Amino acid sequence: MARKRRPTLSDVAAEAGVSKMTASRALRGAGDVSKTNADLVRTAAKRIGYVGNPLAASLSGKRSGLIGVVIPSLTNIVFAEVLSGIAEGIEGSGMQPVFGVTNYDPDKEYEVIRNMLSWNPAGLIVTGLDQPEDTLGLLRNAPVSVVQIMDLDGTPVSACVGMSHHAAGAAMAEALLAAGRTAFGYVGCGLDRDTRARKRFEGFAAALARHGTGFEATRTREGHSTTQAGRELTADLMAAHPGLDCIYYSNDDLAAGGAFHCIAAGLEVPGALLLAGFNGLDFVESLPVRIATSRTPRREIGRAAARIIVDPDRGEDPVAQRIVFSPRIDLGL
Amino acid sequence: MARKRRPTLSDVAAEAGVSKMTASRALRGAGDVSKTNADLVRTAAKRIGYVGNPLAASLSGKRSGLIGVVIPSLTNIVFAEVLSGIAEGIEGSGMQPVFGVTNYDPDKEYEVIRNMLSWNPAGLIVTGLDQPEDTLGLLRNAPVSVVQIMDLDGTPVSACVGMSHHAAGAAMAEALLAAGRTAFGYVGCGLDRDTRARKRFEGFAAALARHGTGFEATRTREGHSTTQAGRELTADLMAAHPGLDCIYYSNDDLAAGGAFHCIAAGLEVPGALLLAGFNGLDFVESLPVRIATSRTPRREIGRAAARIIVDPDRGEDPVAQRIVFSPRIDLGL
DNA sequence: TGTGGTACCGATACCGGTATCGGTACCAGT
DNA sequence: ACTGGTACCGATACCGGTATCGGTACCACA
Repeated sequence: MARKRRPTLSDVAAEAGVSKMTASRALRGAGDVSKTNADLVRTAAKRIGYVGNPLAASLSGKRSGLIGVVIPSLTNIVFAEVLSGIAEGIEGSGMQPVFGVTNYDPDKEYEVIRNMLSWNPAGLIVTGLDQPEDTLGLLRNAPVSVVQIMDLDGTPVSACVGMSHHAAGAAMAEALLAAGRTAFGYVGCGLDRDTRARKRFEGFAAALARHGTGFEATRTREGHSTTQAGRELTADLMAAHPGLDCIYYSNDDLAAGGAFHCIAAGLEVPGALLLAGFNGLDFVESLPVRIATSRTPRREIGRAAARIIVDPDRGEDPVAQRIVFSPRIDLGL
Repeated sequence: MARKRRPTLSDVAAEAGVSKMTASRALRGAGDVSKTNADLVRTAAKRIGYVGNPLAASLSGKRSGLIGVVIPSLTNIVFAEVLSGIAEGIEGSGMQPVFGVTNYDPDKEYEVIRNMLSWNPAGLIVTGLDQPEDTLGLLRNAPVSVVQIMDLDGTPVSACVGMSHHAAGAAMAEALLAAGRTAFGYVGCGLDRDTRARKRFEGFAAALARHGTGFEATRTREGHSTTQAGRELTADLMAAHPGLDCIYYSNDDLAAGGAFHCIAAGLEVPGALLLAGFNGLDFVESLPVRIATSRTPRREIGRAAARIIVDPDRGEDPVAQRIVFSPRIDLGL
């Protein structure tokens, strides 16, 4: 059966007996429409089941209702939660999030951003501050609001919401030192790609150094973080350095893997060995042993970033906003 | 500084000394362009840094390069992985995935789908087969290819890629019975919303019934699945029914929580108590105790769904495709 | 009675592409 | 020389909205 063409603004206008322009204004709630006509248009639209065409509106209005989100990975629940927060943040604004995944690949990132820009979105939310120069150029020249998220250690292109990973690493080190730990190990994955994990590592190491100590041993691996990797690296690390009393992980997944190893190996956690992760993922709470972690407000970050783009009000002038979150440390003791 | 207007097709045409139309054809690789002009246009485009405007192309060409993806949740890693698979599947097709999250709310789902359709995307990927009638109407009348994913138990609107959850539940029950288990318990979350989990439960129960048995006890809770919930519900269940030798969970997260409880409570797993989840999430492998699970090809499902939309070739006629996956059971013994 | 506002409305010109269709050039066949 | 293809090209009309700007009514005020 022939599917009916979907009604356009002209149809609404005809139905309401006004001009296209008046219909457009009425539907958008723009000014210069009499109450009578506005009602007429609205009911007409409802009657014929009119749904606006954002494509046309975007093309005409110079700005689309699209929000581009660039994240390194979806498999990492952290970014999925950020996305979730973004979805919450734009709720009711009529905007659509579109995402691109870079797999921590700078070239892919450049492509993704370029591609997104071609849709001329209302805004772009990109992860991190450490893009290569050409990507930064793209972002700086983009005629859209750019929000960089998750990180604060660096110079943002414009707005920025996140936390200092360097500080987070340092804070965890301080807390662990204060808890009496003395022999530190480190386990990380994908440090070559994940600059934020690296910043945490550096912050942690710097704090240790300030206290006249350092990591006794580290185990790192390429590829992305899995509990399995955490388990294996921990086993390896502890076999070589049984004297460690604390391991810092690049994130909770690895730390959980560490916990699993310890349980299987009969190592007492956190008594003999304290494990510290990062992110404060939900499952940490229900682990059979307690581990330390830094809780990060992922959803809030997403929400805040989305709002910056959605809200036109705050600061018409190009004062770049900077929203700072601080992870909360939980030693789990 | 005044940002330069981004170059349009007309600019390219002017630069190449041909008409807009010829430039358009050349860039799209459509026919009717001499090799000479095609090269001219391509180099001109490169020279002035032309990037097409998909918005305009979509408006004009009647079909956008957008693919709408409707999923119930992002927090659940399973859907994040599906999304990931979709992103892989459309790789290189120049399409953009846009997503909408429904939080398992049918009304929200209706809204999200409606909203997505307004962008008239090339295709729509929606989760599940059990939409309410009005939503189905929306999908059936949509002038786009619709792919329903994750489920097979029901009547798809058109294409469909996924697995039978009823069968998956039944298969797991058979496997557990074959492994000699006799006293079954069940733990689930959000069954009111999650129809697929419910189908697994029903399939499992039906299989038990065929063998003249059934669940001795069940513990369910609203809200979404977390390891914490799994841990609590398991503790509760085992306290009341210490004689159980097998628990079926609505998914791996809950099952992991169950495992954590058992470890903490000193229950021998899987010897005394066998835990069975669903999904085959990565972390299952590294758990300190082995649990059973059904591995689902989430990424493949996403990829397959994306391909159905991306590829115009297969079946010009509206033969609805149906791609069947079967989860693979791993008892972890 | 004129004059200036204010409120509202709609014609028209885009936005940046693509579909369509009618040329023009050039060559082969007769 | 005439006809019919084939290959290629570009003018024009959209796609479905919004920005802009010039009306028209109508009222208040001088």
